[in-house]
Amino acid sequence: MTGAARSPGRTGRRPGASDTRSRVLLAARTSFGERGFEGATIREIALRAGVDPALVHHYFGSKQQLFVAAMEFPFDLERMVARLLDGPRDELGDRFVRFILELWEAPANRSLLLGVVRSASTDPVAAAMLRRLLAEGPFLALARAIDRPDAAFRATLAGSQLIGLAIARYVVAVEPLASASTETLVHALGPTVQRYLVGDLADGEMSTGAAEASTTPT
Amino acid sequence: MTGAARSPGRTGRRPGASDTRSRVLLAARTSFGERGFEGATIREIALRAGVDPALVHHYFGSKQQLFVAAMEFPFDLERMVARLLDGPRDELGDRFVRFILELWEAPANRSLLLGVVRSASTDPVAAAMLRRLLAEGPFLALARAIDRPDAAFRATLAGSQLIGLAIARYVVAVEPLASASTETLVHALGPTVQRYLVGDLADGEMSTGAAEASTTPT
DNA sequence: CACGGAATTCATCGAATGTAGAATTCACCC
DNA sequence: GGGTGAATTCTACATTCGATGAATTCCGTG
Repeated sequence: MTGAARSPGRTGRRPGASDTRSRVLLAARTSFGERGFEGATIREIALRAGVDPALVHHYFGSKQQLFVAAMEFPFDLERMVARLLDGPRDELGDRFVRFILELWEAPANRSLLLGVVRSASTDPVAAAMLRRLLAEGPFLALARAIDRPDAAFRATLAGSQLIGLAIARYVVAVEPLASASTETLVHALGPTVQRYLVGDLADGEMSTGAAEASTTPT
Repeated sequence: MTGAARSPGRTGRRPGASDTRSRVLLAARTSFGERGFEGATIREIALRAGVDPALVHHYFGSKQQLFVAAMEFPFDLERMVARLLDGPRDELGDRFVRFILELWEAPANRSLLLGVVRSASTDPVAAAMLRRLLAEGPFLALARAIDRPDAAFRATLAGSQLIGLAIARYVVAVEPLASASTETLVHALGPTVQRYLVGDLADGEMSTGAAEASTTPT
């Protein structure tokens, strides 16, 4: 509905350089972010980009391929993990939460992240993306860098809290939480993530082997 | 695809009593749980129930109304909150996590909960359901029963962690976490929920007013 | 300037979906 | 035992969606 009513109606190639491909990608991110994979339609994306729907297919082949192309992560995750590890280890939880919140607050990333999270509930491809992100992405890298047992389990614990935060705050917009400040949330969630990553997972204090085997306990 | 190939094909009322309405509700829960609101189709639900699609409309009016009817909570939430509050207060986090996990593990509830969570990402009605559950439901009741400031904020914090757990474990099925035992998760998440509900939210120890005003801090 | 290839649109197809209306069969009440 | 209303199915309609193939216009290279 924001599309600039591109062409006068005639067919054929347009004169001058073409930024169409990136405009389609941007429009796709917006639509997928608002409605999820199934809810978004190629026609709406094309309208947003000011382009014929067939062009979308010409560039990307299918809706699924467009989704994959549009949801590709533009950030350098390894670099970011390194930066997170650089600093006092007992504030790592705070830094991680702040980092995730800053990712989401940036409008450029917002629709991309929303697109993946919204679609993951129903689309298998998106679900696999999210699964990989939580089980193999920066979460695992961080948990591995700290030398404590059960890195994989710890990574998914932290992931569960941060995904929950994203859903409650950005997808469903539950109210006291949705408009809380970044720092308030860092104070609230930081200790949780800290404990998941470096703390003792058995209740309170002990460091027993309730969760060992590096894979998972029964 | 499990439908019992109900009628021989003829039209008209069937002899004997009719459990059709409840069979449709069950089928609807299954479909909504598997595919979410948009992904589920009335035809598939009808097939599952061994019934003509038009009958679904006859009983429930529209797909949205069917969704609302199928996703109605069959448990007595107030009673459950009372039972959770009954017991040592410093184990409340553990009890709450165990309670939520037991809800999800029961196959009878599974598809209903999945239906709400899966659909909340894209359908506004389902999103409102989840929002109300997190902001006004048992989470708030629990946080209110404990006499600490910021009950509403605390409720949504606990909600974010438990929704995140549900998504990671049951929707996306992230692996070390998805097959962890209930008790392992209670040990891991209990202290978090405990702190969100009754602990000090400002980092570490202090009880400062970083989050006061009972509504939300900036 | 000729020409191959890329960019762009048009028209359209086939499938799926929610929904509505009419028709038929049965249960129940007077 | 007749009649009202509920239960059930059939048929069909209007939309919407993803996808395809052909046609048109332009760029870049020789």
